[in-house]
Amino acid sequence: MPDRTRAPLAMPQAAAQIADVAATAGRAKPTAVKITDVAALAGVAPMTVSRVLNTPDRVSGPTAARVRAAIEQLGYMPNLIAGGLSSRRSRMIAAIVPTIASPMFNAPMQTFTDAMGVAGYHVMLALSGYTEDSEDAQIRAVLARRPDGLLLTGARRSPAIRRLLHDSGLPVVEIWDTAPEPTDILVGFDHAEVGGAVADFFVAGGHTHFAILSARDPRAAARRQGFVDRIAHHGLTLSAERVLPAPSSIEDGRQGLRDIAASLAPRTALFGSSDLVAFGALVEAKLHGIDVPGQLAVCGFGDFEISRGNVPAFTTVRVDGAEIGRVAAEKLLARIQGNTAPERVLVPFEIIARDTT
Amino acid sequence: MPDRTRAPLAMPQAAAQIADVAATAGRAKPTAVKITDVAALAGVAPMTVSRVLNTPDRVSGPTAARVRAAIEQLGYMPNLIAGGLSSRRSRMIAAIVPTIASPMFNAPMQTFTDAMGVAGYHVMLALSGYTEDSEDAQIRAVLARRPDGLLLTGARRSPAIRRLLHDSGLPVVEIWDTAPEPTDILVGFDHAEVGGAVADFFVAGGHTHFAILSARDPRAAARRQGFVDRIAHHGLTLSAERVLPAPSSIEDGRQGLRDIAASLAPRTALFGSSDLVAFGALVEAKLHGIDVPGQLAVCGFGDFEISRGNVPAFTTVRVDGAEIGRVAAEKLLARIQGNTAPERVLVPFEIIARDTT
DNA sequence: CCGGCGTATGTTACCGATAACATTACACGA
DNA sequence: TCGTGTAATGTTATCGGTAACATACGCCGG
Repeated sequence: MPDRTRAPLAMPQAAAQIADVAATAGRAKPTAVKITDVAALAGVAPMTVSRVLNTPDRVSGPTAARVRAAIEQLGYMPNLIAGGLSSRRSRMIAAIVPTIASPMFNAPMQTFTDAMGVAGYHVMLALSGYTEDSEDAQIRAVLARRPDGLLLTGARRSPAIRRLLHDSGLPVVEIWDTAPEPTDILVGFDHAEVGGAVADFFVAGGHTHFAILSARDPRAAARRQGFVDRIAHHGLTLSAERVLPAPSSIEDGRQGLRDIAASLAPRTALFGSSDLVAFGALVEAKLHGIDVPGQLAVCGFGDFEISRGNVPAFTTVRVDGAEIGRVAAEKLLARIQGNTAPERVLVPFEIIARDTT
Repeated sequence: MPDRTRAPLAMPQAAAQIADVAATAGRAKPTAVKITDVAALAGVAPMTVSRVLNTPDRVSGPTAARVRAAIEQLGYMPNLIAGGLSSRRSRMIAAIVPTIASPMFNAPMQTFTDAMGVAGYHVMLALSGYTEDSEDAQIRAVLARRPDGLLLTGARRSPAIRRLLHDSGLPVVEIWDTAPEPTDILVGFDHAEVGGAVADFFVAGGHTHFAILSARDPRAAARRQGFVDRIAHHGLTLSAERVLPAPSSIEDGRQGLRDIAASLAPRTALFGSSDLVAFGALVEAKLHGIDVPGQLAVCGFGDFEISRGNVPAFTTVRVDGAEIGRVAAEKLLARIQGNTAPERVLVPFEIIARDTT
């Protein structure tokens, strides 16, 4: 192995600069203004330019002004990839959600992205669908980008992934669900409790017959289980049930109600796993001449726009998805910047009684 | 603080390696396995590891196997930030949309993100709201991350931004609108034509009185203008109109109908700027005892789930947002990878006549 | 008038990968 | 036998910033 160690230092300063200019001219894009160009124009060292951009209070007024003028004149735009490599902070968050084509997840994503943007972070979006394997793969893939933090949906992770996340020491916030031992930060609520609360609500309304239309996804399943358990606790049982695909649609709700319509008791309380499902059930109930809420009481989940915009406005469970996104951003930022401990924030949910119960 | 005063270049090779190991242990995260670690374990040069990952066909079978085993054993995960800096390809796309809290934009975003993911690209999401200034700022901010491509919504850009984008040579795809001179690639449709087509559709149905509820956003405004112009072309005029906030909601549609209900002609054709608005109008019409479609014909825009899930299912303009996202991804990838020319893809729209016209 | 200290700025050595070029090993035809 | 082309692998020099350390300078009290 030849000893070339000293080669770079052997080059005279001027020659190095010429080589540098040639390389820039020959290969890079024309508009590739870099920090050295700004520094040269302003008559300062590159580090000073970096300071003007990142820690302005460590630079004197006049110098900062000259640098800013140079930045302006050249249209300089810092390269965050280079900065990220050097500083080991990418100023980027990866978010993995099942889908954004549902108010369930696009509300928190919207506020999360906004709040992160204000703090100077960008959000990288990955969609996992509803399979755990896909989520695992997405997590591994985004980690290669060295995000400063991670937003995940739900709180059920495979042990391998939990270990990976734990070892990496990356701040993680899990939203929209809860678990006894979250990976790191958690901002969510207990879906089984939601189901239980809806059951109590129905029972308090004098109901004795229950039905449920529930999507085939882990959180909807938890709500269903909570509902069924609480009914059992009251000494009652489910009289009709249908499992729907995830994510489920209005049409799924309609189909679900059609399927169970024949077997409906004279007075039944129906819990839908989302407001879309509940709306579908309401639409179909009307077609079947089923009186709501006389013969059929309906409660949805999510407090989507449609639940209060529809006539009849329907009862639903309100969870403030936007708030979850905001809080998730806030807690994650705190964890990234300071050294706060893992935290488990339970956001409230609330049954909004409207005209269908 | 460790003593780092001795210049690494003065050190003998072995000593330098020891120092390097020490530095890694002392400063970086425990799991910071890098390409040199893998190379050392596999007994090859780092470049060979890089080839195994990026151009496997340039590495012999046995060597590749050894490298893969080392990667597996160490749990190596390449650092795409470093790779991006070196190769000047970030394998990342920035997407700027007004909001994802609407099927209008989350449908294309979903398919775009999926398609990009398959091709090994991640999507960075930025939300611009409905103001041009905000979009400009977002564009400048994301460019600092050196994305390999850009997805923008709409086709109206300030001259400064157009110049910036053009000079940067970055592949750009604009979706969901059209313009005579798009920035680069465009995948969209003509909103004025949509408005015109809806007007023609109504006129063909024998309508002579028209109303419109339209959101205060550039594309909704274009649809409105197309509608109004075509009506005028038929020698007719708008008899009622309401401008709604953007993005507009079911409640906005209800409020809009309430506002114009009094001034409605015996038989009026109403164009809503989205299906949410149209749905709101339908809900309110029923409350007012207005017969649909007898007294009031309604056409929405977007073919959201609710337009066919509702009873009555309502007439709307179908635009395949998912398809726009897919095509945008495909064209953008082609432009990034090959040298295809700018392209302007107009996707079809279609009036879906249902039970409200 | 000098030592010491804080502020503003400069210098150096990386961050972790890859492009471009260099080298080695071998097969094969003249 | 030997040049020569090709496949496989190694070496070097960055990519464009920033952390950490070094230095220059002015100001203060003793």
